[in-house]
Amino acid sequence: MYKSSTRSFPVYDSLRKAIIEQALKPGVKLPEDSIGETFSVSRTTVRNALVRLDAEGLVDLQPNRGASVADPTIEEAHDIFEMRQCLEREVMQRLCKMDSKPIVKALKAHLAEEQKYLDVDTTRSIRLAGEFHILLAELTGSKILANYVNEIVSRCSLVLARFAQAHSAQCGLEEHTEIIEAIAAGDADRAASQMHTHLHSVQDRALLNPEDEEKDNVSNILARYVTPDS
Amino acid sequence: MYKSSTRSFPVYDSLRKAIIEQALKPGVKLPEDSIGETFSVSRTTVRNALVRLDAEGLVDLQPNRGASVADPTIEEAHDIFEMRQCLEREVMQRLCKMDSKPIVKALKAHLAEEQKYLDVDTTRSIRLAGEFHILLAELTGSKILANYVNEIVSRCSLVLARFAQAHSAQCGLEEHTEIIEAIAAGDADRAASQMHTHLHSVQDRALLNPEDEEKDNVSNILARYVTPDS
DNA sequence: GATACAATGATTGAATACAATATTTTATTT
DNA sequence: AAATAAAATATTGTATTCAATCATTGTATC
Repeated sequence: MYKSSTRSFPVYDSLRKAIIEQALKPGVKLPEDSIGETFSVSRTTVRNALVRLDAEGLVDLQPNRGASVADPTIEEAHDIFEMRQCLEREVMQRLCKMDSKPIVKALKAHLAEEQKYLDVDTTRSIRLAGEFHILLAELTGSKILANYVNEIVSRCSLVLARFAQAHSAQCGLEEHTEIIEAIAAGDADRAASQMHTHLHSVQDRALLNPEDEEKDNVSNILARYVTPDS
Repeated sequence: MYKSSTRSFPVYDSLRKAIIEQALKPGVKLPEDSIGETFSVSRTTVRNALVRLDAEGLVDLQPNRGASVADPTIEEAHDIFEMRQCLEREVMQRLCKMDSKPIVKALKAHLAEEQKYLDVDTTRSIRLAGEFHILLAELTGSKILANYVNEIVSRCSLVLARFAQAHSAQCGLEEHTEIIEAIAAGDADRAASQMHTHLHSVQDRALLNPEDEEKDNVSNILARYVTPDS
């Protein structure tokens, strides 16, 4: 996966996780100095991580202005979800052409994990839900496809962080179950349509409310505290 | 596209072009020092370019062992072509849902360019053939899809460099024409199947001959000069 | 003659240092 | 007080430096 230098990997990995888990929200500045201090590495090392994250679309790197967490527009958001539909449809079609037994076994094991932490550890639960989709892609045996799915799933997290109400858009566990069943039955059409519905429900909850909300910058936050003159 | 530092862009861009045009063949080492001298920049700058190319899959970066032009295995080669089929099918489907007029106009203009340099400037001709596919993706209006197609087309060039006989695998111009016609007719199924056939013909010419040839390293070359003891 | 070990040279890993560019603050003017 | 200009500060761009690792050659030992 990430083959580059030893020291920049932890930086890359932590930033990535923080962005996906929405601890670092879209638009937040990522100064090389402070990140370097946090990880006790030099800016050179931080920069490597940032260049890579920029290439993956999670970070936005602008000349002489440094890095910030990518802040997709509503158009890009739709684009990203559409791309995800395309890639995961491909995953479904490939999986249904394969021997379903080992695939279903692996998926059920993952589902058990998901169930275990549901309502117990929210952060972990959300992460596992995302990893279900990555597992699906990996089970196709295509590293390239798995990489693309991994990337697009991450970018979807970013989109949700930007546009969705808190907790409004999680994967439904029942839907994962249904997808597994369709694969077990070897029914490519049903699997693809289940997946489509599943992703669409996530997307809808996130993007249908057309309110392209303003960011929580200082003035917007303060605006809510202005006392109306009575 | 590439937003990062001014000085590393030319390095990135030149390396990329050299790899796509097969001037730099798969497996060739890319030492930071000598590349830096070539472009009169420091290793820091070169390294940035290499990290990015690694993220795009054109370069292979291994810890403490530096960079080399990516050298896909035959399995990865098939994977890459399969992925390309998936992405370009998506392009076809999207284009056929749109207003065909401006799309067909742009495509015909490009085709004229292709025709102009056919049998005149081979390098340019090959480049234009690749750019036809990238133009198709751009015309969908989705930057994300266009980026993915751009990337996968580049990686296909790499695959061809590795496995195809010289000049054996170029895009056929007539096939491009037929694709345009299908789009003009708004026939998504036909467009997708034309594209599938087109890509398959390129792939076949490249990958069907199962000889996974050895590389021209010193020992392989010398092996041919060993005088048999008589 | 083959293998293991040691020394050398070459190449990469990563921090520091300095230059260039943005951003913010302060000062000045209207 | 508002707008502009200038200075100061902070941040990024890139080269240089030193340390760490790898590859190769040479040497010794079995």
